[in-house]
Amino acid sequence: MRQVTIYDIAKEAEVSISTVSRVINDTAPVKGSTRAKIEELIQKYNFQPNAMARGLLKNETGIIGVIVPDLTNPFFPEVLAGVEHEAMQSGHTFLLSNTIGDYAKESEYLSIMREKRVDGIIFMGGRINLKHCEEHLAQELVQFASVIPTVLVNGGLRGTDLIRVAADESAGTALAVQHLIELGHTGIGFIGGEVHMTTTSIKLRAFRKAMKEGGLKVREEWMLPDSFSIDSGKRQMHNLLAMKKKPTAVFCVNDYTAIGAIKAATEAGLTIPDDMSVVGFDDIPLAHHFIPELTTVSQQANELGKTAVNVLKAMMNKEKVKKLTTLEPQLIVRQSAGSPRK
Amino acid sequence: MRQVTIYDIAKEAEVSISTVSRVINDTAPVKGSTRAKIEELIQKYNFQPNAMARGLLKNETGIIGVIVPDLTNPFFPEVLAGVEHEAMQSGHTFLLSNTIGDYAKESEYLSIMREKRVDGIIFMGGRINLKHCEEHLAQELVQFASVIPTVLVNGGLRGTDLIRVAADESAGTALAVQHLIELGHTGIGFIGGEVHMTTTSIKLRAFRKAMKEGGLKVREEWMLPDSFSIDSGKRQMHNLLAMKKKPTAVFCVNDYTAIGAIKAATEAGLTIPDDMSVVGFDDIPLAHHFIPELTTVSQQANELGKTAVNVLKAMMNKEKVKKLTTLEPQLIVRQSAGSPRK
DNA sequence: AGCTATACTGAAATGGGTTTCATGAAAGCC
DNA sequence: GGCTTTCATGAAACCCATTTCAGTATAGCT
Repeated sequence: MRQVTIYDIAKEAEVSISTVSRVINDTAPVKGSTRAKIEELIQKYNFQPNAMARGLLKNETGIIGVIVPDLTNPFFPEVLAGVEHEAMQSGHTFLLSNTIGDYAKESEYLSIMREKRVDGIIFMGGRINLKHCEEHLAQELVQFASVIPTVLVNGGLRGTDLIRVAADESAGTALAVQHLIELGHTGIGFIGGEVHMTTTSIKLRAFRKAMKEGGLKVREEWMLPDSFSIDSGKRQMHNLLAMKKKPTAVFCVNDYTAIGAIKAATEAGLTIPDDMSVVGFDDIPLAHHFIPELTTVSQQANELGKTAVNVLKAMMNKEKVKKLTTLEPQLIVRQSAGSPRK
Repeated sequence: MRQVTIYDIAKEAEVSISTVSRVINDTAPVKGSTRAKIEELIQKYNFQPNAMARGLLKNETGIIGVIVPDLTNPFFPEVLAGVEHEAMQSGHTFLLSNTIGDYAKESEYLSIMREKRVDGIIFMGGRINLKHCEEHLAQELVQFASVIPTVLVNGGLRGTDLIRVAADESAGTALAVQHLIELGHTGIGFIGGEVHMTTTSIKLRAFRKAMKEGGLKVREEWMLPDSFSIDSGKRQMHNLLAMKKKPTAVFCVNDYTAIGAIKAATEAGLTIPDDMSVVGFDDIPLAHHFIPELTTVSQQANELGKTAVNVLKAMMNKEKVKKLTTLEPQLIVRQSAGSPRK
């Protein structure tokens, strides 16, 4: 029942636990015959040192806490793959929390991770403007970060200066809008995104700026934030198509909403991209398999994850790190955006 | 730097650590004024008991290890969501490992989880027929399961009798094939799946059986296992379409391969489902947003995850559990399968 | 032969909690 | 008022490893 301990091994090998520990960690010379005997016993009982005992003493767990808002949105598994790959290199594993954007869960998980004494935290899905919640969470995170190395991925918390790793979503948005403008669109809508999330507010602002720079007017009734789900994309495209004056193109905050928007437009009998151009964001794996293939903006999800871990590791080693590490997004031109019909 | 401990609190409150512990866990009466003072200090320093220290003594971590083969396949995040929801109820968190079907990684993660003393393991993605690998892994898992409660989700390991929770993939496959037969198809192909994975062999067998029962002949050149990716679906549909005699419908091992197959068929100028019917498996969230909407088989991913955790919890409480818990899959009829053109 | 450097090993402290046992004080009971 | 509970608390053992300190034995050197 009880797992084998270093004491059991020591007893059977007729040595002290110190010697066993030395064999395990190879921290000091041990006589060949003794070592052989101990190694044999370790093998025999399939002994694994208890990470809690070790961690207690060394004050580290080898665990990185990762908080993501929504695992069913393929963007996050991509980031996670990067995180895992990089974490593995240094023997770290990770504790995952899916918060579904629920503030209470974020808070709870933060607390659990403190209890578990994770070596570091990667926090994705920054929110903004949430009044009490934001303030409370921000305060909590700052307090937290003062004890445990923490890096925010894509989206900071206003009023804090936590370490961040982020794709330049603003530049990415500009890329997308410019592309639509170059294709000849003059009426462009904006679909999706929760307004209290950093990612949305960044894109909203960048969208307005890019429109202005392109000499186009933003029509407020075409600005349709909602959430990040496929359904929200569908819903808002539906709303858009019910208007008297419609845009010929939309920028969607992510690929999921873009898929939803395309779906709704198709159901309404429109042809993509001839009747309606749609550009997404994230370049999820599915984007180039969807019909039509999605024109979108890649923010190098995988790289984002890797970078976050590397920054975190640097922090754990008490190295100086930049406040903000930025990754450049890329426009991926495929089929869902084209020139408007004359 | 160092986090606040129970000793720090005890010292400042001028009581013993025992008393502080009693306040934290509410395990014995403590004088009101003392309790108040201690609680205040806990608040003040934001004290969190060290889970390692506690775990060491109580011999539990509150962590469930979860091993999945591929997080970027949306089926698994769905299962994971169920796992998380149920784990949360009892205050468990989980350590995640993405193995990409890599045997060495599975083995390594297993070892790490032992070291971390997870309270239980959920293992997804059983393989079969892998010669050395399988044997070694199976042996390892069995050994592992004798120490730490372990449940396999969807797919057992031959020669072992580990506890399992699984959708009846065999019945699900039959449902799909029967549906195609009822629609009037007589030539049906099989696409995707790695042959050494349990899930593939189950579906392969069930497919043959259902075909036979429907009075149809299985054409070996239309049996095209490959992998679980979108690309593999695309590739095999491509191969299929290059043949002189083609089926009018295909059964795909999962929705990803189905999407790939549809993509390839569409690119070849075929109309789905008139020229080619495709049915998938899993009913990933995207399935009813894809164009055309996917006819598929739901295996209740979320429920699968929840059930796995509940079985695991029962095992952790040393309750008797069934060797195999089965979930019934459902056929979801949408647009990608229809009657063949005359 | 005598001395030092090195190999090898064990005892004990340590990390941060939980829990049992013991004890003194206060409260309840007749 | 004396006895039994209950309340309230502290001391110490325990969980399982790592690491320091100290000590013995062997090897190497002059």
